Amino acid sequence: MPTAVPEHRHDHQHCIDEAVGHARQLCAERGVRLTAIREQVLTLVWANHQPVGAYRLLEALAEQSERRSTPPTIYRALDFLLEQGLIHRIASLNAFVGCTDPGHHHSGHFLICKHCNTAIELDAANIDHAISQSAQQRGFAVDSQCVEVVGSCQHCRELGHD
Amino acid sequence: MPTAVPEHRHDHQHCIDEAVGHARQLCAERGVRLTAIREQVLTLVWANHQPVGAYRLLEALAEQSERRSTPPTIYRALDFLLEQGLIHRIASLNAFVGCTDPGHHHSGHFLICKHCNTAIELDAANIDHAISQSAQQRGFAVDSQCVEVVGSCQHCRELGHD
DNA sequence: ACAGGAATTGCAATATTATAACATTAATCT
DNA sequence: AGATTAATGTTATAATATTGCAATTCCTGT
Repeated sequence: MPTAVPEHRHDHQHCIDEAVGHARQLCAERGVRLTAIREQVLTLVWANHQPVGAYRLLEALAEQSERRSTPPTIYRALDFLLEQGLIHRIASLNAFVGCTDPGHHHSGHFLICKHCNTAIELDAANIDHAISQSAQQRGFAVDSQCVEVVGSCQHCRELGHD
Repeated sequence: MPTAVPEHRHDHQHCIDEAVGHARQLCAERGVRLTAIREQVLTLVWANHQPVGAYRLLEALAEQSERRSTPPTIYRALDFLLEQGLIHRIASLNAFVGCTDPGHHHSGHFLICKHCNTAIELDAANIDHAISQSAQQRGFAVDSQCVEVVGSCQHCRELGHD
């Protein structure tokens, strides 16, 4: 499993390679197709640890491909990647970010820094548990959850952005 | 404090009246103006316990006022109500819902039924606590959080929608 | 009462995000 | 190879949200 909390300086190419490698493997296992476009979009989403919007991805794709795609192309690729659990959607930002732990199903829980926009994915069983507990008390059966926490990350706080 | 979990059959007019009364009082205390439009929008948001989109509010307002407003009118009213903590925004639905406990600051935590669309606001200290804990472990200072849980509410489950 | 200034609302245009519908191409399977 | 399904291209449009400026309303101090 990749590091959930990226060091602020790290070999990011490694993150990308690992994510793409993992995706290929999972898609192969599942008998679904990680097509060129889908892999390109996944790579672009993984360009950094900041959630990125569909139209920014569209531009980035255009720069690479010298062939202008249209929104459905991106959204379909994103839908596929979401279905396969390879990326997460950050609802409060209308943006997408790579999943650091695809392969086992989980709702995304994120800490999002308001300064550097980095999204840190949590694997927080205690949050899950707290939510299940509250839900259960009310007879509510949980399907999916979205937890998005905005604030200041450690690195930015150390730099005095707070 | 109003009931956080509305009974499926309840005197909803009471919810509305209470919300509006509470809003008036809070705005008076704070020296801010709950204008006619703002109060109207608040009332419309409180029309039921289901999150409602800005453009639906716009239509509803038009029906009442025989005078067609434009999007900025609604969005400004919503912004005001959000700032005053009188409503919450449900990011995953691009929709708004009345706050059942304005007056003390809190992030909204919601259970949203996929069948009847009812949003149940939680006052879940345990969720808050779990989030703070995870954040703290990573040196992350929390500003605001958004917790949106989708699933089936008790009432709908009892009706077999599950 | 009334002028000055601030807050609120009106209004037109436009930005941003996302989807629908249908044609075309590519991959897969007998 | 031909049939079938999956994926992509293309055009248009829907849904959500904001900008910028003008007009109006409200409040404040005199």
